[in-house]
Amino acid sequence: MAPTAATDPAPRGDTPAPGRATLGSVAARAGVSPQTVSNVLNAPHLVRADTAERVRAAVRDLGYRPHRAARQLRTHRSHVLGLRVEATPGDGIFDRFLHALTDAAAERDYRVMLYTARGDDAEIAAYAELYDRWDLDGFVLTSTHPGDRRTSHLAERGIPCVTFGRPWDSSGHHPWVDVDGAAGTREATEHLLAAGHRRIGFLGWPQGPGVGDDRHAGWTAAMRDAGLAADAVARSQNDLTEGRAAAASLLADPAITALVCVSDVLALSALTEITTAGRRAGTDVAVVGFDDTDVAQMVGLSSVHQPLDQVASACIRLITDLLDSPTTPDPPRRVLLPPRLVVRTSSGSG
Amino acid sequence: MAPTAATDPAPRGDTPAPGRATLGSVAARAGVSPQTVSNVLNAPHLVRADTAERVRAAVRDLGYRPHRAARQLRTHRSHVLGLRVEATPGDGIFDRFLHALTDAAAERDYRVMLYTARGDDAEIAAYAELYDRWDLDGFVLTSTHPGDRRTSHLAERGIPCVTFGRPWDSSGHHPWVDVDGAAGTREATEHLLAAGHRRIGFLGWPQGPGVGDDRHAGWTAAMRDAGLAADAVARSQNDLTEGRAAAASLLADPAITALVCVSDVLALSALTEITTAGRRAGTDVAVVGFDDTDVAQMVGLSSVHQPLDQVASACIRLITDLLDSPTTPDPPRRVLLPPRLVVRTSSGSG
DNA sequence: CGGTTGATTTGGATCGATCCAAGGCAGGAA
DNA sequence: TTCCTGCCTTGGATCGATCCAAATCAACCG
Repeated sequence: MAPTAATDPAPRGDTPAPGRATLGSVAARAGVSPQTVSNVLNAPHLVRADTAERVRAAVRDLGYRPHRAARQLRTHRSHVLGLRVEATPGDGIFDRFLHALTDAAAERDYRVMLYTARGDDAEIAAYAELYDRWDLDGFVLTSTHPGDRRTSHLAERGIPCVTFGRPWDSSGHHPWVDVDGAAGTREATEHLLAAGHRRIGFLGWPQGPGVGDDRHAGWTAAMRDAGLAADAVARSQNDLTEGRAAAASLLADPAITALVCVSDVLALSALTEITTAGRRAGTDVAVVGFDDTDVAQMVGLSSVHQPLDQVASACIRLITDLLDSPTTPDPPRRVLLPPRLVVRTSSGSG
Repeated sequence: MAPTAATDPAPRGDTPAPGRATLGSVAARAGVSPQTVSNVLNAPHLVRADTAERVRAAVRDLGYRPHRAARQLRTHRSHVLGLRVEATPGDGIFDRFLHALTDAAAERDYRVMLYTARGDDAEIAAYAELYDRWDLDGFVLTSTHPGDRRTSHLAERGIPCVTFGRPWDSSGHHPWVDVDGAAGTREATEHLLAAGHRRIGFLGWPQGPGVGDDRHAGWTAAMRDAGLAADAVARSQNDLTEGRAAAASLLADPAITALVCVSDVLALSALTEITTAGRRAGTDVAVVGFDDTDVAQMVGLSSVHQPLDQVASACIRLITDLLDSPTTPDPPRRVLLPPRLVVRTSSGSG
């Protein structure tokens, strides 16, 4: 019969929410104080074994789940991380990263909350709101770039963050995780060299410090190491039309039998250009892209795959270490992960 | 050293967080009670104009931002919505939806929190945790499908939700938003008919109730309305290799000069098959896809574009109406949005 | 000019958890 | 026996906001 009701058998829905168990209700059931229940969950070494067991049974029976908002109010820790979703199409790998990040966060009992912003300045303006009002514990930033003022702004305010992408200028006193783009293009180039190609072009983005130059450097290094000239370069925005023109300028040199591309989009434009010119991609001209997007998988484009699962779990590890450690005067941690080449038909495996 | 020393002038991080303004501090500054400050923000009509102005000035001066966790504790409303991120590649439109949803939510002062789950059962198991512990206000579900037990489970527990995707079985006593797939393929088909095509094939997914059949129906209807036979159908999973085979079986009939495809992936496989067969896509055979993914834009594929901004804001509108209305005994609301065809070179505009 | 009304304002309790300090209760030393 | 010292356990205050009810205040009426 009525487990708690004094006179009325019907659930009254008064002060105690009908279904939800609280510390108090668990305590009552186990015959201890709320504080003891809290200790069982957060500091078990303080509680005698048999008491703890009794409490745990009550927790199970009532299906008790600690209420985050209440804890947050007292501890000033929300266990929520902020992540910006961008409007621009981007690499086409964002959702993979998002999934991996959400998963990795959940493993450590953190959650990911989204926000949007038009540009870095708007994002910086949004930090205060998100941090103060929603009480986020920290931020995971993506797409770092030269001149990025976001991290220094967060550092000034003492807001924890980790970036996917290294700091491209000298600054950056924060933990970061990145994929070694140079190693990726180096591997791609070496793969083509091993297949017998001697004159290999590079289809890159407009020159400038950051991801583009990094990937370019890997190709250059591999060519130099092989004693070959690293001079066949064309550059384009990440756009199919402009990319085709750039690819065409490279393919004008009939000696070029392979292309390393800074992105899958440009690789795709190269493939299109090759086909249109009546040559066969993968046979006449080998092509390797970067990012291993869905498109690459679909069209059989060899591409450099970024280990996003590892990136995500490293991001979570770094920032949660930062948050959960008592006080960390350690230097910020860095993680640089090697990508891995996925060979498909566009570079001659078929 | 003693980090918490009382004599040290450095920020002590004691009980009152150094920078954060609270209702109390604003009240003190404005010379009123905390309750009055709260009223100014939540029930301005209760406060005299000059008092309200004085309070607002104090709010501005101190940069006060109400703390959500505290409000949440009292009101049992978190202003956070849950959204699942899927592991599988999906349509390639998820991040666009995600961005639009985050934006639309922010406009109404809601936020989106992510979670993952392996399959519907795992998702259902996750609801309790998310709802009780993290106190989410409700869920936005995507990819509804026949036999979807998620919504009925949520309904049983009285947890608010809205779905992007109509309920495909009889059930579904919840608000939903969807894109009219049949209207999309109908428009695509009519566009091809207007261009003079008479024998138009349909490249679809394996038969079965849901999105696939819906899109198939639009093509059928348009063909019938034009007095033409709707019998040139091939089916395939959403996979490039299998798609090419299916496309080939259609193209074996030389009378077929155009294809309506259930997805961009299949449209892309059709394009590949056409090119490989030595015919020219867009000239010899017109192709229209569905979803207007990044890939479609890149390769110049005509495609049916889903109005994701509208979908997202409708989702947010429906669920926030549900949440913010005192009590809604109204029947659940439905929104069916028309997609729009984007014509590119693959269907002869070039 | 006291009493009533309605508009403003305030006080105290409360949401559900954790902080800190104080209270029981053993067993061992004096 | 009495006191002390560790273990466990409990009380009470607190985080920052909102709920409800009560208190204040002005104006207005007979």
